[in-house]
Amino acid sequence: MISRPYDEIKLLIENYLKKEFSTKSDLIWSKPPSVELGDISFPLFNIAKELKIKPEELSEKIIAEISFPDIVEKVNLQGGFLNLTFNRSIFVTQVLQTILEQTKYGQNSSLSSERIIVEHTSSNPTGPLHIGNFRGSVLGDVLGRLFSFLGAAVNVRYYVNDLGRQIAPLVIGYFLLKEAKYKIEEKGDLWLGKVYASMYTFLEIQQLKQKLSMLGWKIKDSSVSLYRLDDTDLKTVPEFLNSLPKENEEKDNTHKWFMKLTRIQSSLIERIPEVYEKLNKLTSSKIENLESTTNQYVKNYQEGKDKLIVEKFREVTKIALDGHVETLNLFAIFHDDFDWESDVAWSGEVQTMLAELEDKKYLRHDEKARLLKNDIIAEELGYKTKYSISYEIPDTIIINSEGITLYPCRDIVYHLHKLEKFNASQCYNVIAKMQQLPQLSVRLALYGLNRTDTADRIHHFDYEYVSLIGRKMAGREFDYVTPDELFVLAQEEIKTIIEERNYSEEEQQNIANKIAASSIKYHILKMDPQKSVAFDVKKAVDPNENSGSFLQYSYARALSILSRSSKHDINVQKILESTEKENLIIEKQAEWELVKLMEELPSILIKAAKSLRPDSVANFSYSLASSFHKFYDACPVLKAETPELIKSRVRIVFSISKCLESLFEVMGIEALEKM
RNA sequence: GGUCCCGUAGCUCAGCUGGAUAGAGCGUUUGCCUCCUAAGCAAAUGGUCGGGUGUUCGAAUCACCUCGGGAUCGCCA
Repeated sequence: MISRPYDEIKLLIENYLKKEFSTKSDLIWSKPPSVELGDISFPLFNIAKELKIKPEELSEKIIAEISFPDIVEKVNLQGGFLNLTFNRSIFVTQVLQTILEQTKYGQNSSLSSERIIVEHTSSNPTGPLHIGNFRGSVLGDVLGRLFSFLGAAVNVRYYVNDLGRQIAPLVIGYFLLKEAKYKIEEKGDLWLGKVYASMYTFLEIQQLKQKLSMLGWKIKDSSVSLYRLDDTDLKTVPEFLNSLPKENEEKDNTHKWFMKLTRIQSSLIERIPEVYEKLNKLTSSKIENLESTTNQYVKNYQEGKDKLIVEKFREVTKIALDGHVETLNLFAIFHDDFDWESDVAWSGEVQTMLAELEDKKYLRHDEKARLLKNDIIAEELGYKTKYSISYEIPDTIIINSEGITLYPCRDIVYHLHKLEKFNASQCYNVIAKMQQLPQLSVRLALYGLNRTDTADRIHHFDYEYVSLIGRKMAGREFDYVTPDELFVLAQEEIKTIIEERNYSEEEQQNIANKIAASSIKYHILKMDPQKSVAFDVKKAVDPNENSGSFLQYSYARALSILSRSSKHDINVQKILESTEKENLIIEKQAEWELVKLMEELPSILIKAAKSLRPDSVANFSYSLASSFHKFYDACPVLKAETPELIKSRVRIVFSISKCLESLFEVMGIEALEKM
């Protein structure tokens, strides 16, 4: 493999410094502020300081003693910066040759010794994916693709959270409607979202009413249904709460709760009237006590012995999961394996695990509830020292006061064996930042169970949540933006542009689909995962603003040039295969900048993987595409002035198409030949 | 109150293992299709990098303090 100029030069100087002065400081390279100064720059301050000489002096030595290869045309010193100017012709010839020789430019084996699990999405099966958890899908997908591109064996997993308490009301509601032969005419997960929002509201209204009756409100006299706040309730409840003495601690909170539920109820009645009303009637007539039925369902499913209940939960979860997979596939996001939380629970290992932690005194009792002593474990077993944590880590509840195990229990057991499932060396859990503490306690529990090695290989790749401009995102109120919905909106926008071009109906549809997917994916990917973002639907979907289509457009333009070459009597194959030793020509600034950027691609990918920044791939891609568009405008290819220029530019165009193909593969974006 | 994250142009964001004059897109103003796809290009406009102190030859970048915003901190996941 031909080495890359930037690295090559850096290595040359580095080796010299090490050999001659055995320096310890890292040599770093940067780009000079303007091309007149050079193409690559080495600030020598740190190393000069280490050697206790002036940067100028060091630089003079370097210039005098290193014999630079031909690719370096000019060396000069500018106030402590050693600036090198490349011989453009040699540089370009070398870089483009490297690109042509590799099947996939930028692909390498830097991670080939790794086996990596990436877990992502793992969304609750209570509704469709929304852009919040979809952000995790995109980040996880690209992270996996990146690792894989760099030679790692990658296994992408989805943890199915089918044991949560919140699913029970959904299951109950789903079967009420099914038995009533209610017709479903939409995507399954979206439909479940409606059922879930309704049923959970009923459950909460019941709980509110129970609370009120504990405070002295006469529940039976006022309410038609236990699961509805009717006109009488809306009048009598505030009156009742007002009549309570001011000292009553519950007064304010209950009032707030009441207001919140009133709002949710009316919002649901407005948004999904049919499902809501139908379900309300069915629940009122068939379920005497939703709360206790819910608890019973949850308990039965956790035990896994009641076959009917198991079938019911699985049926509902499967519908949600299928919906999620369908959505993800639209965006070329795929999982290799699905792990069910219920399977973990039924394995019986939770009890063994708890017993061991108990035995080691890592559990704290508070009545029936049990907490994991995070801080004690972290302190005693060196976690704090290892990761330099100086504050106190709060304990986490893993069994509630009813004696029911909470999800961290399953999560701990799951992670005991997760790495084994793929014989993995590393595992990245792409999970929202708000799960920080639970994720930490999983690792701490593993420490407590004497599995520090496993724990240290598990990483929480956290990302911030997504909010909506001008809207809230609330699953409970069936108010969220789904990727499905964005996809359709984007398609429509794109079609208005394609209509002006001469494509068949079928082609139009195909192009619109692919651009819609890439635009949305790109829009989400390019944001720093650590930033909580305000998501703007209009921008995400607008092809004139969105840079996903900008990337694809640059690829289409490149291919368009190549495909039209024969009309100009230019044989691309011949140019590419030509083994003549003559060097290529660079005439304009635009082409020079483009080639230099292409050179950087491999190191950008390695850096992105190392620093876990999939978003940096997106941002680099943008720079590259932008640079190509500038080239496209400034440098005619097929109509270039001389045969030599044509030859050089054809090679550049072919190379950029290869660069983009690599980047598209890493980002999971489809390359379109025309658009 | 403790912890974590964020605060860069009117808006949405890059840049952060310290490097030279702070970078895009959108917006507003103007040009460019007889020439490889105008989903593009060129130009103008726009910034006390939240504020302060420190470390340094050099700070948007590092440390400390401070002010804003978000998340989380015992029974939902």
